[in-house]
Amino acid sequence: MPGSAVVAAETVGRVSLYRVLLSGLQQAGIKGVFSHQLSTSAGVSAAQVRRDIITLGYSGSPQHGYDVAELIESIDNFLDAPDGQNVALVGVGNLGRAVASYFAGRRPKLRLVALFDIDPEKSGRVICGVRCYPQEKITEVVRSERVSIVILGVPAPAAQAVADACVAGGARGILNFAPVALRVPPGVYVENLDMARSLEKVAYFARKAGG
Amino acid sequence: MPGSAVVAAETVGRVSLYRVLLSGLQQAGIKGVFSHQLSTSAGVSAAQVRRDIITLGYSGSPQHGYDVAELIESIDNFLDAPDGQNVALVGVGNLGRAVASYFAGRRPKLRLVALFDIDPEKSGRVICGVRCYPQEKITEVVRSERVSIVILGVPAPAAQAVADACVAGGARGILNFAPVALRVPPGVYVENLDMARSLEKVAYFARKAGG
DNA sequence: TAGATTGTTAATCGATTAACAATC
DNA sequence: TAGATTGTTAATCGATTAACAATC
Repeated sequence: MPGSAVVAAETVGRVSLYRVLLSGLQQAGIKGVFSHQLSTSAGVSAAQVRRDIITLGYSGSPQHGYDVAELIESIDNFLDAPDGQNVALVGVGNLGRAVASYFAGRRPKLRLVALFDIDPEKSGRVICGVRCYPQEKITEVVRSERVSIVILGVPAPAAQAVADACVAGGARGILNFAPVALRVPPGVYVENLDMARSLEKVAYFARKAGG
Repeated sequence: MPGSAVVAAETVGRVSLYRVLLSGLQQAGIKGVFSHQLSTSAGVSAAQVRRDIITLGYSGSPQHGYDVAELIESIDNFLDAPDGQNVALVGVGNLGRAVASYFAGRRPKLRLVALFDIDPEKSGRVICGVRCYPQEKITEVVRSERVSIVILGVPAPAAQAVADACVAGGARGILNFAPVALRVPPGVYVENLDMARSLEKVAYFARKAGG
């Protein structure tokens, strides 16, 4: 049964990238693709592309490679929940809003259903078509709106308390922009996305390479 | 000689996080710290914290652990260029602006000196105190402004051409938000930061964990 | 068929962790 | 000193890659 085995987080990330690349090929009218073509665009080895595709439960043929449309469908089945998933964003700052607008409409299976902010001027309003609640209501609204995914755009000192409130409401996944390791119970997945950290890595190696 | 050995990208990222955590401790008036304390906040093992600190060239003592102020200074010496580094942002959309405002003032050693956008309404103007140029001028301005780091906030189809122009101007590091593997010459460092990919990883595991 | 590609295994590689002697 | 921590080594772990037989 596909989906029942444990899949590495890295694999899921690569599959997500393959879908983006395949959509581009499809829009260009390309019907078939070989592993080494995806390999080049994704920046991984061809063997890994083939292994990832096997994980999806899809098979290619030695003569024609992989059918683009069918492979996209396999990835959809793998990545997307049939009924979609509800997403909330906590911390409606510049970053939070950019993230929200970045996703708006791109992935219809992920629905942004609630915003939260500590600023009373923001909570109570409707921003980008989504209602913004005060942060005290996180647990209540996460539960009532059946939010399974939370995007955490709050400052580091507030992150743990907000995460706790989200988990208490039933959230199972957190995309954490704050530079702290969140403590969460087993079964809750946390993905850290620290932009300052990434930029400092680039700065470091730009300097070392520049000699 | 510290800094001459090859250091893994993961190590640099962790060190960046340690600095953030240590700054928080320092502001709270805490003078000393043990490896297991940083270990908890950073979400890595204590042995790894100790090994990373050795990489910095700093030493603690078995009795007092590490001196917070001295450790921060060691990290500054490790991560920061003495004269700072110049940064450019290509693609002044919602995301780009959020990233720019996110960094403004936080890291004085990283100076945002130029923006680029394909939209003629943006180029020519001054946005957030930084001049915005048309994209045709990338190579020229990157060279004249001595930009070593580029934040790439353009759509995927444009990313490779923009990266090429930046590298031609002398850029040595790229923070790439576009979901494509950039081809760059040896000595140029690329860090990929794909938010859609991260969110889909969260969505996948939130679903699997939720049962 | 011939040949390039897929599916699959074994080998490699590197990072992380566990364990422990050295230290103050 | 006693004891907890640091510095350092060996072991573990897992992901990635290389290689090759199977396939159409």
